[in-house]
Amino acid sequence: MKQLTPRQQEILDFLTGFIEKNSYPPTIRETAKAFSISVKGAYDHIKALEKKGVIKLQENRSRALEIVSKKESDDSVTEVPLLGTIAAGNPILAEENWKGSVRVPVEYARTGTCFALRVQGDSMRDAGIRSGDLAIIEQRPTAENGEIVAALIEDSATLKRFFRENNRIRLQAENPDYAPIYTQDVRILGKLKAILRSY
Amino acid sequence: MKQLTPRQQEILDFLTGFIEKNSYPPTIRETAKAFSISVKGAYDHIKALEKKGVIKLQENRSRALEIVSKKESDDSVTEVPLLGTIAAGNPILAEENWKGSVRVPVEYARTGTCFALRVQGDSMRDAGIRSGDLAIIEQRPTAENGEIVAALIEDSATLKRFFRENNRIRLQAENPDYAPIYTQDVRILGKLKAILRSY
DNA sequence: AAATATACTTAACATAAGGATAGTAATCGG
DNA sequence: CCGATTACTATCCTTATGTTAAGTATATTT
Repeated sequence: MKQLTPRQQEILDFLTGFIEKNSYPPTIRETAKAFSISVKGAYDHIKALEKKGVIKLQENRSRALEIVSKKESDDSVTEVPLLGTIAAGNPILAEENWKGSVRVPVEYARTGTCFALRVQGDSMRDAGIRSGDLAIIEQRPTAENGEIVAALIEDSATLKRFFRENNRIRLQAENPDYAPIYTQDVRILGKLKAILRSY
Repeated sequence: MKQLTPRQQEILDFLTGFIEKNSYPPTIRETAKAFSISVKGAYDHIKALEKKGVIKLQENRSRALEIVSKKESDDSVTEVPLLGTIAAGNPILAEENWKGSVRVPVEYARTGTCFALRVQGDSMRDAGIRSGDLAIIEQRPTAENGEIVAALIEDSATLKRFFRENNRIRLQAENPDYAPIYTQDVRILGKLKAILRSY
C-alpha cells in the first residue's frame, strides 16, 4: 500500500469520521462540501484512495464505499452465520441462504460447525422456544431420540423434536396444536445448542 | 420499542446482513430486489422499522440508514456478574451475592448496569422462560407495566411480570399454577433484557 | 524535457434512488 | 362494522449522485 499524501490522509480521516458518526459513508458531494472543493476534486481524491488500496468502491452506486482495514477478532465470541430460507439442493451454508451474522459467546456455539436461525411460529412453545428467538444449531446429519433438531421442511428450516421409529422418523412439535410429522426422508440440519432471546 | 412482525424482522435481518457484508447499508431498491417486491413495498417496511424505532433514516439521502441497536454495540463482549442468593440489605452487586461471571455479547447486555441470574422454577413457563435459563437483567429501580422484572422476594431474585395497580404492585407469574403476588413494598432489581439457554 | 501525479476548476449527463399518489387485499382490535 | 395496520403493486416525479469532459497549475519522477 503506497504512501498517502497529506491531503489524501485528510480525506480518509473525513471518510472514517463520517462513517463513525453516521454508520454509513458520505457521498462524493458531501465530501466535496466538507472540504469546500468541487465535486470532481473530491471524486479524484476518492479515486486516488481507491487506487492506493485504502478504500474500495463499487461503480455507480451511491455511498458504496468501504474502508479496507483490519478485522478485529476476539476469541471469547464467535460469529456464526444467520440463515434465512434454505434452498433445498444447496449446502446450507451457501451464500444464498446467508442473512447476516450474529455474535455468540463461545460457550454457546463452536465456530465453523454452528449456524443461527430466527425462530418463526410457536410450534415449540411448550419447550420454551418462542417466535423471534435466535436458535443456535450445531450441524449434524442426524440426531438422538428426543433431541431438538433443525430439519428442512419445504425449503425452510424448522425446529422439532426428533424421534427415530421403526421405519420412519417422527418430527414432533412441542405444542398440542401441531400434529407430528412422519417421514422416511428428511434432511436434518443439526441439533439445537442454544436459544438466545432479547427483550 | 414495539414488537416487529416476522416480515419486518426479515427485512431488518437483511439490512443487518447487508451492512455486515458491505459495510454500508442497502438502498431501498436493493432491499426491494432482495425480496422481489416493489420499491414502495420495501419503502413501507423500512418506514415501519423507522417508526418502531429500530432504525434511523435521513430524508432524501441514499443509503442514509442506521440501525439503532447497533449504535454502541461494537466492542464485542462484556462480562456480567452472575448473582446467586441476594442478601436483603446489601446492594445487589455486593461481593457476597456473586456466584461467578458470564460472558455475554454486548447486543444482550450493557456493562456495568447488567447482571445475570440463573432461572429456578417454572413460574415464567408460559413466557418461554425455563428453569436453568440464564436471565440477563438491566438494573432499574422500577419498571413499566407488563415488563418482566427481577424482584427481590424473600432474599432471592425472582422473575415476574410487573404491574403497578392503584395502591399496590402486582407481580404476576406466567403460569396458571402460581398466584399473583400483591405487595406495597418490593425491591425491583431490574428488567429482563435477554434469555440465554444452552442445551 | 517529457511524462506522471497532485490538486483543483466549471459544466454537463445519465441514471440511481428517494418519495408521492393511488389503489388492492388481508388481518386485527375495539 | 370500522378504522388501523400490514403487505404489497404500479406509475410518476424530482433530486441526488456517480461519472465524464475539458481544462489549469504546480510539483515530482524518469
